[in-house]
Amino acid sequence: MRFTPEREIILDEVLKAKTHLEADSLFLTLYQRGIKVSRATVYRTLDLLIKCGLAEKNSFGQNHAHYESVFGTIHHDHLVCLSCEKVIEFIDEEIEELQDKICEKFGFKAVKHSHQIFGYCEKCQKSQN
Amino acid sequence: MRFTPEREIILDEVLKAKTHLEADSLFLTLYQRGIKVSRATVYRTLDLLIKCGLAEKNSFGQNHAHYESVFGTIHHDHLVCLSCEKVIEFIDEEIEELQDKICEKFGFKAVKHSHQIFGYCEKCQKSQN
DNA sequence: CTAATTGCAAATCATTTGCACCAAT
DNA sequence: ATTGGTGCAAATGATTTGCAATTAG
Repeated sequence: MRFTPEREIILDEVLKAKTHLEADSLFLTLYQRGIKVSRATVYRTLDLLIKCGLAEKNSFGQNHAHYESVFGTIHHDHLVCLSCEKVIEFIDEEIEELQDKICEKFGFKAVKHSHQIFGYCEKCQKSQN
Repeated sequence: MRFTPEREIILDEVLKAKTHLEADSLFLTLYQRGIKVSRATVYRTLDLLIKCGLAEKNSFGQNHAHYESVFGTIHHDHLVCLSCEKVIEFIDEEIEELQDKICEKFGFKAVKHSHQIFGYCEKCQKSQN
């Protein structure tokens, strides 16, 4: 496994991203900064980061995926605003435990989960009045 | 809103489907039965059913969507087997309540949610030994 | 009648892949 | 040197769309 400049750039971006990032937007950002990394490499490297356990992929029901660094974060789930697309993270230990119980009940061995609540954030609710 | 034969056929299929269905597979099934409905109409009609609140769309992180009739079912979430792709439904009132609490906490107005646990079903765990 | 609906084929959009060229070990 | 990595452009796969032909109300 080689540590190429392209991989370093993409890893950096993922690590420093405060919010979820999309593969294509990442490519575009780099492109606009004059950094030459191809779309293919962006996709390939993001996949790699996931395989290495450094990032996670979410789909949020949209047609494109979101990537997020796993580094320095605890597992969390998401509230997704249908109006401004803002993503709020939440953690709930009780829900995690209930999930374990459910899996037990079905003899299911959980690997990961994906839990999103879609709706309207405080700000968008107000501005809709 | 017209009630065309195409719409009747697709609605029927969705209502009688015991499991989740995929748009393309539905098209293929109909095609093999000699029923002439175009792919476009399948997609258009499924969208319509969702807009009418008769069906729901799930994405499960795969590259294609799953559709499911809402009729005669209670809200439920899913366990998705990564090996055989089987989908097990589950309902947990406690989790639903905890979700409401979380939304309250963030001033978030929930519209719907999507909650999946990915892993290995009992059968696949055994066959992997 | 006539506006809504369909089928077709072409268009999109996100993502993946084949392959010749290039670079890290 | 060798093998893995990159860029490009073409391929893919799911879904959407433009438009002319069709049909339900």
